[in-house]
Amino acid sequence: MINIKENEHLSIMNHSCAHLLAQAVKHIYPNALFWVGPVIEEGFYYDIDLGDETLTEEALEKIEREMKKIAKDGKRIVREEISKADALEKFANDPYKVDLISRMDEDEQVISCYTQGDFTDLCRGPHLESVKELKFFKLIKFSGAYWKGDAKNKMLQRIYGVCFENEEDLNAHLAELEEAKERDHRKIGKEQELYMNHELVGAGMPLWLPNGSIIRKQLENYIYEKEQKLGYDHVYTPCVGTVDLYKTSGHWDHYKENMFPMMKVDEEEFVLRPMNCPHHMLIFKNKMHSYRDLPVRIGEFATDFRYEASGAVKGLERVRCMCQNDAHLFVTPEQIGEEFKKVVSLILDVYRDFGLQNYKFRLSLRDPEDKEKYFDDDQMWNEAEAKLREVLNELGVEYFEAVGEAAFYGPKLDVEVKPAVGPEVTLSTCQLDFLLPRRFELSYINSKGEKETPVVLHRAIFGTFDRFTAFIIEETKGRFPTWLSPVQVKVIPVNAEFQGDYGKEIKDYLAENGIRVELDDRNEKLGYRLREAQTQKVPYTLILGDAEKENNTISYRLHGEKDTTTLPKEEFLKMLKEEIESKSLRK
RNA sequence: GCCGAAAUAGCUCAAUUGGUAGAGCAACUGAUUUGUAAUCAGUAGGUUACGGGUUCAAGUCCUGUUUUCGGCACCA
Repeated sequence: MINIKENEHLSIMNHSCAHLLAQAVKHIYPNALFWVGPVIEEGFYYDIDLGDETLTEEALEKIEREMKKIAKDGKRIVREEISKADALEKFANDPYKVDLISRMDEDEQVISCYTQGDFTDLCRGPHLESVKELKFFKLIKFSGAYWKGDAKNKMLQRIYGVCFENEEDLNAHLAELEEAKERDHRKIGKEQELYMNHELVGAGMPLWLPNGSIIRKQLENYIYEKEQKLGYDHVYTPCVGTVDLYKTSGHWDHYKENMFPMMKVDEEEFVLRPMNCPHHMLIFKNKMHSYRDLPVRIGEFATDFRYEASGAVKGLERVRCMCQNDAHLFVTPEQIGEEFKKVVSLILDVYRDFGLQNYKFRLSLRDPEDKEKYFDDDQMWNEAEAKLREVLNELGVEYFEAVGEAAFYGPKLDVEVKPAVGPEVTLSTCQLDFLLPRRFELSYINSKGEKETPVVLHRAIFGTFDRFTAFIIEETKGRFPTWLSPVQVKVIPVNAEFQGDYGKEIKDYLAENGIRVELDDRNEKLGYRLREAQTQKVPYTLILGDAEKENNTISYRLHGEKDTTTLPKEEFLKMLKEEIESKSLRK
């Protein structure tokens, strides 16, 4: 997908198109007031106050027609510079413009306006020469959006659109949007029976169906093995904790709003846990630790519950019940860098195994101005942030910094990915924590025989199994590598009557050797059964006729390919097993 | 949570201004016995998400709830 914001000409074009949109809206809704209309990666939008009016699909079409009309008329776009005082006077009746102008820098005394025909908008520019250059655009969608992005403010109407230089690019873009819907994990999840939801179970509470459960189990086994080799100790802990546990950790004060409400049993107060840190802190505290034991790495596939806003839940990506691929690493201050490095290396290793390339590392730092949101210890923050940067540079990892995105208790490194539909989400995370060990009064004995407080690294490589599965579905478009495929082999005898027994024999042979195999000996034509195997995206389809039966061979066809290969069954099994064990990616 | 939209058979969708809820696929039964993406015929399948209201009459209009979708906000 073309990133419009990064292409200078397209960027200018889309910005001018945003103005064209505003002009058209003004023609149809004379009382409309305009906030801002920036260019974004996928095009542009404009935030508009329409008073009591609400938009509809029809209104959007009408606006688009009006835009075409204005563009065809072909007025020039004229820049004019006026003083701040003049601007305030000119836009005196527009509270949004007054707000914008009055918040501009003191030294910015000249303000630019752009006029096209009967419409003038405050704007830094630059713009196209004329609106007649705008020919290939489309309004995509509309929605509400809070003024200044603050939920305490009034909600404006936001219209999204996109503009290109020619029809081909526009059509290609629209086709890509359609294609994205096709690989949406919610669509594939339903088609391939990976998971379901039910309103009686509740929003954001997915039920993993047998097919999805196979994938999840494979992911669990995969990461468990990796973590074992890296010295992690896996544990099981309860999904509930007392309120006091979360008061001790501090989550009760900072996170209560996002937890399911407290439940009272007799006189005790419990909550469903939203994270596992407190439990793992107590496991660390269960015995004395020497500096020689550290790092201690406690891992768990832990089910957590978070009361996500109703408007936020989405498929397997944003849920209220999730399973974290969680671990807490207890380290000495000196070990922070080395251990952080190991985590980042593990992330890179895993992403390589899955062939993932479209992700970004985000180093989330505190906003030093915001004393409310962040644990107050300047030295701790500065040292920790410097340490993380140092390791990332050492590893040569590309990353960007996000001020104000850190957790309350420390800086973190997140991996951001873009789902088929919707904004970016965090997959992997590694967070530094100086606070929780203190709150739980954790200690280890250092080399001088003194008690010292360890530092904790929270980390989740897959993030949650739910979200990672969603992402893998979209990355593979439902064509999972063989090791993850719910069904790895489909056996189809040409004729059930003549080769049915042979089909059963082959199926049993593969199943006994640990292959996930299904036999389709229904009384249907070969083409019909083959088609179904293809639409289900089964990696290997075996076709067994008289020739195969006589020679004790199998003929296989790879998903998406037309030709078949004939092999003795032992050779096929050997090949398949190698592919599965090496976790090969699909070509 | 907020601004909008939507919910009809297992799935994908129809159903003029309010006037007998249909189709394709899937399922089931039978015929057909198949060599690389859909064989034919028949059968069954619904309190139109759930509650309340308006009306002679509601899938359709009003209203509450739930869920879903597009965004926004949130994401210790």
